[in-house]
Amino acid sequence: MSTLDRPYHHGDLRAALLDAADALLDEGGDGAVSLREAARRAGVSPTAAYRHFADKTALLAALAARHFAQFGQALGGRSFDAMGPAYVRFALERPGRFRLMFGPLLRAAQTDPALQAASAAAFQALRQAAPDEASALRAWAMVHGLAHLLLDGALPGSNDPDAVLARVLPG
Amino acid sequence: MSTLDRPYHHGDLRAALLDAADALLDEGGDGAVSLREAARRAGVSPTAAYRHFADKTALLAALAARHFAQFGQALGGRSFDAMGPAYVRFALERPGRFRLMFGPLLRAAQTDPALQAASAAAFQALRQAAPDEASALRAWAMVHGLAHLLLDGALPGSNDPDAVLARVLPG
DNA sequence: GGCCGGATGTTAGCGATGTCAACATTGGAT
DNA sequence: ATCCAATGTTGACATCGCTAACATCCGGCC
Repeated sequence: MSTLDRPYHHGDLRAALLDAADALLDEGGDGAVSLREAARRAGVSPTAAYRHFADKTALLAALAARHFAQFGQALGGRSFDAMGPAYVRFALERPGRFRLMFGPLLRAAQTDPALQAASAAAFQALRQAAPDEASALRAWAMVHGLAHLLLDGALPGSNDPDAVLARVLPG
Repeated sequence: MSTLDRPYHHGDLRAALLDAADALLDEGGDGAVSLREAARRAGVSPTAAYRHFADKTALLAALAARHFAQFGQALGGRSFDAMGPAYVRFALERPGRFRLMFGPLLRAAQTDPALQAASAAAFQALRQAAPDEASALRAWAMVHGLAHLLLDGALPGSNDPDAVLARVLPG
């Protein structure tokens, strides 16, 4: 007694779920991503996601991996000096993604090989552009911290990203 | 028909709820804090918290404010150079608190004056010890970023905090 | 071609959570 | 002593993650 107006099988539910979760992430941040809502947007029953992801964490890990790849690419072509601003800009433009990628999830999903590989690759891009490893680490830490502080509105006074960047970055 | 073996009124539910939430935070991180569980631990009905906090966010904001005060004090007495390691150590020892204090909440609860004041005070401690404002910002960003990266296990290779700190901080 | 098993979705339901509305109890000001 | 506002309670609703049991479909085998 199927009254479905669509094929029983979706075609590429996995990708559709990731896309839906992605939209939720950008709209409302980490907390706004729910399996059920993603399923709803994919036009599928609430539990269909479990055929493609072990649990919610796995879905989020897959999402983060996807973004790490894209993130690494965005950094890739640039000079060392241009990476910092690009890093911060990404965080401010896509806070949800940034928080997902660098958040408790990374630790929680440490067994996910795709995620680990993707995040390592992103660091590689930075490392290769830096003169030495200590500089790479310092720069990464500073830019990462700046991104978080700006994102959280933790900086007193001017929260204008460009102004803060100019004041902080050398050159 | 009251069968309560305790006074109907708690005495200081607000503080008790904060303490309970605090314990939850330290035990299981942000996600593990629930109003209902906090109420349970305070020995009170699930909705009693709403007499003291508008919603969950308000409870968390109050908690964060409390921690900011203590955090500012912990940084207060130190020299500029000693602040960095202290900052990172705090983050690693109390990841839940750290993530709560510097997280989406700060933005979500920007109207909470207590929270804003407390977080501003913490930056003041750092600012006063630094030679100038730009140095303060740079140092803060770097240490903050380092704390996050270590917390998330995002650093490739050695994640030993002391080793990383030694390699990154000047001196 | 027809069967048949694994992959993919579905329905039903459990326990937990945040929140609201309506009601109960209490302590303190008058 | 009385009454009110502060404080707690009960009951309920919608949502969520997740499991179990069942339905449907596609592709490979005879």
